[in-house]
Amino acid sequence: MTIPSRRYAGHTRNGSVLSELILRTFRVHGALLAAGDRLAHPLGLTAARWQVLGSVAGLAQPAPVAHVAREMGLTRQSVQRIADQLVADALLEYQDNPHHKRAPLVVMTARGRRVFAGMTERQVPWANDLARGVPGRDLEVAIDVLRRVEERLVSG
Amino acid sequence: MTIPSRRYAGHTRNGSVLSELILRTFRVHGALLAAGDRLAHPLGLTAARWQVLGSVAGLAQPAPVAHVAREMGLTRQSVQRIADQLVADALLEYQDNPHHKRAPLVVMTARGRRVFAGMTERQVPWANDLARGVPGRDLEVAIDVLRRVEERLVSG
DNA sequence: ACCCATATGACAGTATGCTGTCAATAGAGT
DNA sequence: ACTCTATTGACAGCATACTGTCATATGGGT
Repeated sequence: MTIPSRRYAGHTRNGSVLSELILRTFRVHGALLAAGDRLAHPLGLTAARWQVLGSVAGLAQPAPVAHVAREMGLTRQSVQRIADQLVADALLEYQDNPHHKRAPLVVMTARGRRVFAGMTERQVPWANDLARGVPGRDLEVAIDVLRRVEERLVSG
Repeated sequence: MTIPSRRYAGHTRNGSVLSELILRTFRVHGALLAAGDRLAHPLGLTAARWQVLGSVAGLAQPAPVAHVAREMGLTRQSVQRIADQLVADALLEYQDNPHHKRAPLVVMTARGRRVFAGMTERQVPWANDLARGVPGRDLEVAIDVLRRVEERLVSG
């Protein structure tokens, strides 16, 4: 299974390789989404709900939905929709925000913490297995490249 | 803008770093989609239509939609929908498949080739600029890591 | 010839993300 | 106090990809 090269006249060497990286990123994203859904399904979650739950779990302080969205690199609206569903499922709840009447703070419920802990139990061996044999240094390089690319995309 | 670490007890070092890579991949995917739409919009395309157009352009032989979908790592249905739109816009066309009555072959029209060439003209300097200053070796490593991850995800 | 697994397209429904727009809120500057 | 801007949530609409299901077509094995 190879990807068409996407190397056109005018591409620098780096520009050409970056174009390949882009196509690969799209494919991996799709595969990750599917894998995440498989992993989350037994606990009644989807990949998207799990991601939002995880972002809230990782908050140092309770924050409004828009803040969580920024952290995830998504729009307010997308995260709001998922957060509302998680609140309906009693995995998250909204708390009054003393600093802003219309922007309640999102926090985990006890049930949310339990479910998320269950997800983590499933994710840990899965991630360990997926990463086995890949040089840690290469993983670090890949993260760094993606971070740089994202930074340029968002700023420019 | 940092991402919560996602390093849990039980994660191997690699498993932990891989989890970071996953989150980063999601963010970059979103940023790439937005950038692709910006790039494609002046020529009346979306990122998705451009990708399908490019996949067809890269075919060694005319092929059915399902074949293009496999190549892209997407479902038949998703690509079928986009391909139908591109045919309606006269950028692609369906040819009778002598080997299968119900599975026509997708091919570029002259107009499709012109538009895709125009997209390439726009993409080349954009990609060169995005890749500038990133070590080519790091880009290669990132591609290789993602390819390995995708392979494991799809096969397992 | 027949049967069955596979491939393909068609159709319906769902999940996720986006943009655009509006009103309410908060905070900074005057 | 007043105004201006940024932030936030609410609501509507759209684009993209998914799953599930069906009918049709192909090709291999019997």
